[in-house]
Amino acid sequence: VLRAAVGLADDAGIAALTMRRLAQELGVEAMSLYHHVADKNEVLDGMAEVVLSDINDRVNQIAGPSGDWKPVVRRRILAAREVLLDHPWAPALLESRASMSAGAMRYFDTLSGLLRQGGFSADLVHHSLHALGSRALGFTQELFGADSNGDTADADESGALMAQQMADEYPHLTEIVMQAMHDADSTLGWCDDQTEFEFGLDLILDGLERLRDTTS
Amino acid sequence: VLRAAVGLADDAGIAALTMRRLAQELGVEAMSLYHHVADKNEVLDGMAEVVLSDINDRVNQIAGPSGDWKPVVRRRILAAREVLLDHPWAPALLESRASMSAGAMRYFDTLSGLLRQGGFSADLVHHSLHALGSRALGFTQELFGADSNGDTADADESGALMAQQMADEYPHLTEIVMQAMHDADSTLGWCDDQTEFEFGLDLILDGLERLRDTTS
DNA sequence: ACCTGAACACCGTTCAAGT
DNA sequence: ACCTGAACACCGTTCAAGT
Repeated sequence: VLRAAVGLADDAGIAALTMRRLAQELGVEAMSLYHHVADKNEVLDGMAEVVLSDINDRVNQIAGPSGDWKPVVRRRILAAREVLLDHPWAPALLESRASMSAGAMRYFDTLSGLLRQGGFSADLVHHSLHALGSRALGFTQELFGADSNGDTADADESGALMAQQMADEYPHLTEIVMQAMHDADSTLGWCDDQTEFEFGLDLILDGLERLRDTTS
Repeated sequence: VLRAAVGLADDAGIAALTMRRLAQELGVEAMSLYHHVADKNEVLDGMAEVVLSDINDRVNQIAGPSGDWKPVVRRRILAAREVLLDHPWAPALLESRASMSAGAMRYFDTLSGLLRQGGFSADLVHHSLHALGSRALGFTQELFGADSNGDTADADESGALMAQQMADEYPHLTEIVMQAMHDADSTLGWCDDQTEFEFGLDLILDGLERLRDTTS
């Protein structure tokens, strides 16, 4: 069902993805799609999940712990990029989906695990995810922007349960969140975008300066 | 005329920017906008230019040559970001406009000049623009993607004239293009996106590794 | 339970007609 | 030269009606 939408967007562009056209592509002759999905938004959400699941599948084929974090992380990100190159509409779509989906959580969680294993502090992993930004998933990430799933009322009721589930499913992301909450001065600037932007900017500027000096 | 479109997009979001609504906002009671602009696309192009011109104005207020390139470049980029934060729709719009506009050329040309002045080789400046990517103008740049202005036939006829104009208006960008064309092995990978992506990725990974080692 | 067609409120855009 | 209203071909979505 969703695969057809992905294929149509690949072939004709995301602008040509219309409910009528999608129905036509599926043989079914009209807008009876609304018996399978609630919204066009739900279709777009599903497409994002399809791409993320492709990325996760592709990326998990990368060779296991070779002892050195950098080549593994590097190859994973390049593999993710390869998948995204097949779906030019995907980065913009992923960015537009309000907050992080399960697929994105899984992606960033394993990536965080590799960095932790490579000797990064939880705080540095946090900064790293921001700094990688568009290079990690092809779009400028606003990590942990809003609450990720469920409305706030729901989150309040089953808060404890969800926290446990989250800790089980995404151990490394949970660690980062915990770390940031425990950290006193980090609470104010909790995922402060300005801070993260400057962190990434300085990382690049410092790196460029070093390249200039070693090359000349 | 275009300022109204920018204001409307700021207030109600880019999705609410419709020709009918824009006309209503302008007092004029109907779609007589088509006597002032050809397309909605032309409106969007104009809005991009307005934002870019704001950015250039804002950024050129940054203190002149203080001898050190890094704080100047840093402050310029942060200033550009401030303007973009006022227009959340702008990054996506700038990215969607096919290729580089005059405003973007001017922005990148002065930025290139500052880096050259800071001792960067033309080639390293080129890489730097790619590496800065979304941090330079809020979106993932595909620099020099297609021919920037005019169709190909036009470019062939007045090629020499345009080259001279370009050299006058954007001296630093011209230098980078010349450098890349003279460079033998650079011709094959001329703005090869894969190469540039890996350059930026390695820059970040190396920087993170260094941070990990200095902090622990 | 699933599909359908007509209909509604919206788009961008065109075009003949007004001043 | 500028504005206007009706109209066209398209959206996403609803809803009463079919099997």
